[in-house]
Amino acid sequence: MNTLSYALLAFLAREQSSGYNLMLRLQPFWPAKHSQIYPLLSHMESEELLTSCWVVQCEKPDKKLYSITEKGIRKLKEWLYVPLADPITRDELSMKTFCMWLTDLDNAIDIIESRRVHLVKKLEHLHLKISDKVREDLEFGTPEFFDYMLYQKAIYTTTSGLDWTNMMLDILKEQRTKQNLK
Amino acid sequence: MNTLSYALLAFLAREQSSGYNLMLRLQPFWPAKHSQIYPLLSHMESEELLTSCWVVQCEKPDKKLYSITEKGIRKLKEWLYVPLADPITRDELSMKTFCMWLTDLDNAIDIIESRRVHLVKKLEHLHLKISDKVREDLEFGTPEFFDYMLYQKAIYTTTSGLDWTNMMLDILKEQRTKQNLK
DNA sequence: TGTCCCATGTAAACCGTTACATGATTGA
DNA sequence: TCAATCATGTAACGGTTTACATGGGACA
Repeated sequence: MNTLSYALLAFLAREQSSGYNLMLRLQPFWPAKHSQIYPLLSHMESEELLTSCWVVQCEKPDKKLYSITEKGIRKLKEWLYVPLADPITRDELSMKTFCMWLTDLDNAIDIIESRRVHLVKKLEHLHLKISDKVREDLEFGTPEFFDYMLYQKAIYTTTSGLDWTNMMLDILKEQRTKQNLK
Repeated sequence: MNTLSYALLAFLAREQSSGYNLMLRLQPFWPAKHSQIYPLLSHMESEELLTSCWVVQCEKPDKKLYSITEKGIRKLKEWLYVPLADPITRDELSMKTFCMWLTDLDNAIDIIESRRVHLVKKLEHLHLKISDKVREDLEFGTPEFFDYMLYQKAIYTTTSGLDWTNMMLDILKEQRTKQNLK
């Protein structure tokens, strides 16, 4: 059982869902392609952690709805007592910043600016999402409460990333002004 | 050419280095095991991006020192004009938070607390590292300047992670107090 | 007519970790 | 004596991405 399997259990513990929908909802937390998810789901079904049934839809293709079993819920609860693994982040921007001394100021600014744009969009999206959540007044211990806290987590990291790019851009642009004066 | 290859070029553009040393220095930015790095380095040598020579050391095993070639530097500079990829983070903590409503308060607190400990240690380490750097007064555009900015990047993200765990712990512990009063 | 979204699946290639294999030196 | 650090490499396995494959409905 890898983390992705537990991620699937985690979503299915809340409500039954199709592989396609799981793939979409998983992206912010544990990015995975459908080609990874579909075989995993059928494997988990063979392990009796899940059950499935086909649902016919009108104006949309048929879908296979997965539900979590008692055994699946037990597995998921056990996992919550397994020591937490460290997070893994791989960011090309760190490596590009590391060799930024090899390129020109304009390119350096373009690189950081492209990340800034990405983070601004992400933050806007998160603020939209969280404003939906606040209305349903949050009761501690409900799934929605933890959804809200996860949006906060994403907002914290995105904001700190944005702060860094803004600091970098200030320094780089100031430097460009100095250069142009010469 | 994958990102790891460029990461190796990025380090070797600053100074010649052994595979072992590259592996160690790479960890904070692009974690990789020696078993991934050694074959990559020899492949990159066959592509004439690197050259190598054996160095005999006293009281330590022999090492193979790699140096970047002109072609390697050209490749690295070209990479700095390729559009930046989005960062990828996979954090079990997000998934565990997502299904925290399934477990007890004490366990929830333990989970967040274990991440807090990890982040506090990381932050201490970063502050130590950065205090070394500040002394050599930083001149813009030098490799050391970008080193300093990368430490800042790490400090920003670690601090925001820590802020989130502290907020979570405040809420969870307050809730535990309420529960105990009943 | 072409593109996007829904929806499922497989196959191949690539990336990353764990395990196997060796061996000297330093310090607890 | 045992563990850690330095140092290099290969083999097997598992995780992830890209490409192949199909097909209907919505929308411009």
